[in-house]
Amino acid sequence: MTTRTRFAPSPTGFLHVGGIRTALFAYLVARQENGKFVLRFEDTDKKREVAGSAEHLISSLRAIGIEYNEGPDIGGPFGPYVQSQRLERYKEWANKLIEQGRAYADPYTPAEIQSFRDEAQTAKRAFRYRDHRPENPPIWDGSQPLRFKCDPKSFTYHDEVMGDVTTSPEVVDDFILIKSDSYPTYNFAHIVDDADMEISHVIRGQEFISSMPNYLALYEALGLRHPIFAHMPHIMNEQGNKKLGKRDGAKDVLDYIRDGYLSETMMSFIATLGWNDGTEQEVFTKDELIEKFSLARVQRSGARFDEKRLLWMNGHFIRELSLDELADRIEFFWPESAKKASEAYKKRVLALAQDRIKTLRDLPGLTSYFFEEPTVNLALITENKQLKKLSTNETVNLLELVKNTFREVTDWTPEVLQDCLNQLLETTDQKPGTLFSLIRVVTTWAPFSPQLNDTLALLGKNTTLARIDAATNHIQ
RNA sequence: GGCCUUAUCGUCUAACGGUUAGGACACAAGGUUCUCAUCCUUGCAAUCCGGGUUCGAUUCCCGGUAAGGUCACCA
Repeated sequence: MTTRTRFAPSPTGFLHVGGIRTALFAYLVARQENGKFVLRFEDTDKKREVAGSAEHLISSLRAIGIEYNEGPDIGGPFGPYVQSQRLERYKEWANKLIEQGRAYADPYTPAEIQSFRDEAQTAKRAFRYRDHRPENPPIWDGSQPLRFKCDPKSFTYHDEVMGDVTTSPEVVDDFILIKSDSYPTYNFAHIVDDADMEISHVIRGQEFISSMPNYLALYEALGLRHPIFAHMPHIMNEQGNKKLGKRDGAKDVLDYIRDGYLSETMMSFIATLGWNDGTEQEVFTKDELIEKFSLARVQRSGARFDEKRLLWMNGHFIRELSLDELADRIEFFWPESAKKASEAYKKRVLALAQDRIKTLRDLPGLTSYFFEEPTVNLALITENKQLKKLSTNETVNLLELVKNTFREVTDWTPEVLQDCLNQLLETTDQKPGTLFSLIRVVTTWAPFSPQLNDTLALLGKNTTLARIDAATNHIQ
């Protein structure tokens, strides 16, 4: 049997890291076994649907590097891949159940059901519809919900993550198959679709595990062999006290991309949240994940989303990139003032920044003085623990000396400049902490910068001399 | 409240029943002729509690406790 996994979100908003992880694991299983990964939209709740979210979901998957083989926008042999376009199919299966006496119309009003529910709650029991199963339900005309007539029994199944599970008969209930608006519920539709689409592995969040007895009962009534199951633990919020959710500020995965996180980072980080390969390897490429991932090694406990670790990992992947590759990825993150700079110059700047940025978005803050005149900030001198020891005269004299020495340099390269700087240390009899700091500050007016000789070399002789001049005037 | 699940450094996690309980992030200290970052070294830091089983338990069993999920005409 070919491996076919799916990701089946409802288009009700954006995708957060919890959702994308489920998608990723399903994708990895499919890729690993040369199977197919399919995307399906479960849009059976029209009230909750959010305009534009289908497209948003698709771009989120793409942004992380999860490609699907079949889906709403690209079609495939089992389409359509949108549940609202498959209504006939659910009706067919529903009728089959009615014929078998395994489905019936729900005659109660919502208020009546609510009172049953309240009753159960006050009695501190779990609510169960079948305790109120009507004896002579009306003929289903589509205006009432259609319920599954369950046969309460114990089930045993294997879950790739949870292991062998046995459930008790009490938790099987008469759940709704088709709502009164004629749309199917998730509980019904996903089973029909998975069968129709020949899905081999159902990989989803742990919140569905308590519904498993109902699903198993339905598979049985429908005469279907059930797929392989794998229920993923939840990703918890930063406090670790709740499953990550949109309401408590879970971030859109696309926001991480916008904030300058690489797709490699997101994929590796999300995969290792609740999974590891048993070795001490900390980061994984996509190919490594496809090769090494296994559902059996997925943790059963929830994991917290640690942004600090994410940030570290992003820095790691940024450093792994070749300069050309990084240049491509960072194209839209340059400061405004870099627009008129040449590609070659930008690449040299980038080479100096590569070790220093943690997200692509850090770039402007670290490099702006390579493209525009920095704003003089004398506090960088008066609050520097070496520089504040110098008198104004000493500072000015030092700068004059530096300027005169630099003026003589004909070959303005990092190597020559390093020699020149070393020479200046001797002629001025200053410590590097004083001399280099001073030059660095007056040429960049930034709290930190790359190595001095590299910085000056890139700034160029004219700019360097001009900035020293301007600084001298300011200080005097 | 019923049912299900989980529990190792602050965080992510490793450890056929036998290890000085390992790695990584974070944090701290030091090194790399200035700063920042990278890189390197070092340090700090954990088996939820109580009972069993066993020569021996982080590991198996039971009971607590705590946390999460679920009990929708949402998925």
